[in-house]
Amino acid sequence: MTNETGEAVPGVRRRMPHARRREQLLGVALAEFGRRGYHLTQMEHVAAAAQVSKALLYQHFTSKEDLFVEVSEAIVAELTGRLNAEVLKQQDSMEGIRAMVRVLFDYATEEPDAWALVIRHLDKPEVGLGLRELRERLGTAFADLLLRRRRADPALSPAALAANERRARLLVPLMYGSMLSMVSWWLEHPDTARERAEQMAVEFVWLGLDRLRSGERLPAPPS
Amino acid sequence: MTNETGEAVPGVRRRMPHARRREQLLGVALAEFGRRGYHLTQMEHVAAAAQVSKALLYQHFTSKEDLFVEVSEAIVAELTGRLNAEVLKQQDSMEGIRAMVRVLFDYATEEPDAWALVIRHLDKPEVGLGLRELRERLGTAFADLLLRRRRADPALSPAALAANERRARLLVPLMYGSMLSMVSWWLEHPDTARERAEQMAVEFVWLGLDRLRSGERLPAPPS
DNA sequence: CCAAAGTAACTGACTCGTCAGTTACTCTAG
DNA sequence: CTAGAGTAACTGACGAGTCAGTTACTTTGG
Repeated sequence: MTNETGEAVPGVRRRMPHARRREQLLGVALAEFGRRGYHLTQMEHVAAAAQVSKALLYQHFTSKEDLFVEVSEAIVAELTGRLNAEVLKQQDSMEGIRAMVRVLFDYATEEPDAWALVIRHLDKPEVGLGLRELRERLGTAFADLLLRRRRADPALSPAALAANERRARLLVPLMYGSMLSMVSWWLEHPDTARERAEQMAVEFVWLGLDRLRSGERLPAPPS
Repeated sequence: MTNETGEAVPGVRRRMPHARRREQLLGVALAEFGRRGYHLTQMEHVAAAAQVSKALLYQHFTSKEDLFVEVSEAIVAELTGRLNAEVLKQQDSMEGIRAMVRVLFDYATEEPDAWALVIRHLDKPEVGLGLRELRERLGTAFADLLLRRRRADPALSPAALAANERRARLLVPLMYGSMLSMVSWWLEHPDTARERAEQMAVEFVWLGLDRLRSGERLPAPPS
């Protein structure tokens, strides 16, 4: 039953070396926490899902919270890693946004449990608080992306740049929130084509960026 | 200590008529659930905060979940009520969005505990599931707002209208997510002027609506 | 080559604190 | 003087964390 390793032999072979077991437990815990959320997940659930006793779990992790934190940190590391790798190598801002959206959709598709865990616990300081970090990092990654070129522009006066920074800071939660919301929405509506959702998100967010760039006032309300 | 009713007398006066006590308990429970979240809130916390015994709580509400559901439903009713009242009376779409944003900022400011409760439990089907309803209602309110005028436009072909409906459906999570995210962000950054945050949200969302209206493609990436 | 000694993986059955919900009673306002 | 507002003290179940032991694997002296 060990789906992590390749051994699909049904009624046999249990014992694993420490490291491999640990990996398996982390994977199983991720799935459980993602599905049920921190509070509704019991250590016995995790143990049962790994076909292992609860006591063994406690030989690998000192507490439930410890386990959760470890799982979260792995997710944060993975996601920020992907974002840094994919987004920062883009030259153009538009491409940067496209890459960001793509990474998020990819991750949500490939690791739905991890995504569920992140979404569920993002706004809850109660446990671990490692997830808030992710939000901050996403936010700064955004802001950097928005401001990179302008910061490097010597023609821009310091005052103008400062104004831009302020606007960017306000833009971040808007873009950030819309992207996360879109990904979650898309996951719950599998009938919607991914490209449509993705494209829509890119366009939507890009408008905001464009808005920052041009800095013009809005056209008067048409009615 | 009864902040709900006006009686601020410290060490005295207890007995209340049933209905008033119930209201007080609902208010206190709202605050507790909002602050700590469902799972970390104990019935004793609520009772203590109301300066009342736990048993009394159970004379008014049959279970913890019941209490939570009742609190949630009051919030949902209040918020959707405000939105319907304020948003639907606006003629212009831009004004509709402005009203929507204003209502959300108002509510979050006036009832921070209720807002925290909503935000915390919005993505958690585990308890009550009445909060998902709010998201749906907000979503449809949005879509209706976006499409009202176009639906009424006889010059629009059915096919074009259908295309619009599809686009609108995709736009909803983006706008919805950005607005909620912005409000929450602003609550955590009290140094930021509300008007700035609010205005930014309105502009951001309106661009998306405008995008729907015109339906044009994006300008080519500038770099 | 292979027993016996050694060790790391693993478990069943517990403890102990916590918390939703109850019971049997007291008090006070009308 | 009584109905119903209120409470202190209790219970039962659940769930995190522990421990004394068992089982599978590895090593080593003969």
